[in-house]
Amino acid sequence: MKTNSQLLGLDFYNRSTLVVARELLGCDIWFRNNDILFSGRIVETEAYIGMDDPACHAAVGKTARNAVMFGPAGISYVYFIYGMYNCLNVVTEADGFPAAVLIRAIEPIKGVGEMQRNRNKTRLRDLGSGPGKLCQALGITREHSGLDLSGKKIWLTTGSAPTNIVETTRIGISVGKEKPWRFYDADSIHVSKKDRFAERSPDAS
DNA sequence: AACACGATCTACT
DNA sequence: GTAGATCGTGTTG
Repeated sequence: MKTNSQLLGLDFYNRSTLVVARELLGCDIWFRNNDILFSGRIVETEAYIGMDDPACHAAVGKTARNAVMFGPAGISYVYFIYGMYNCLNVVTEADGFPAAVLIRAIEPIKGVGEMQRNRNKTRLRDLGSGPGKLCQALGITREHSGLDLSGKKIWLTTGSAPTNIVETTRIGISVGKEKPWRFYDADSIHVSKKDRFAERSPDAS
């Protein structure tokens, strides 16, 4: 039983996005919605870094949609995609530098019954094994973008760091595919997509 | 005002 | 492995 988890604050998020993306693995995300308390262990992340990263939403410059990425770290950035899904990010780096970490997968911990209802799925591995899935499971939408991540609606805490972390390329994008900016817990069954080749050659890139 | 496409997921072959 | 769903967003006219 864990008794010493700590709230992640500005000092955690206000750093290199790659470091934050890696260190978020194993941390727990908490979300309170309509009196239901959800939590899950983060097992997969991706980094999106600055206007020079073609896959980053900030590559087109500052707009109404991506504005929170340009602000201070430790804020949620939720965007709507493919006409159906929401994806949750945490903003990183200094105020003025647009970057964020996409939370791509969680292992459900608390509020599992409600997640099953929201997803209309029963198997645990179908609840949080993808960025769209986990937002649907928890009920996260664009209305939850721009929130302080140390608030009482949504917050993150330290957890149990993975033993085996895989670093590989991001998925679901058409540009910036070469950057090894996806991280996941190799021992988790909740990762959206495993890269067996990267798991065999840890320092190949 | 109209268009093309996207940091996805599901169902089906 | 691939098509289809479905609509906000940025871009172009």
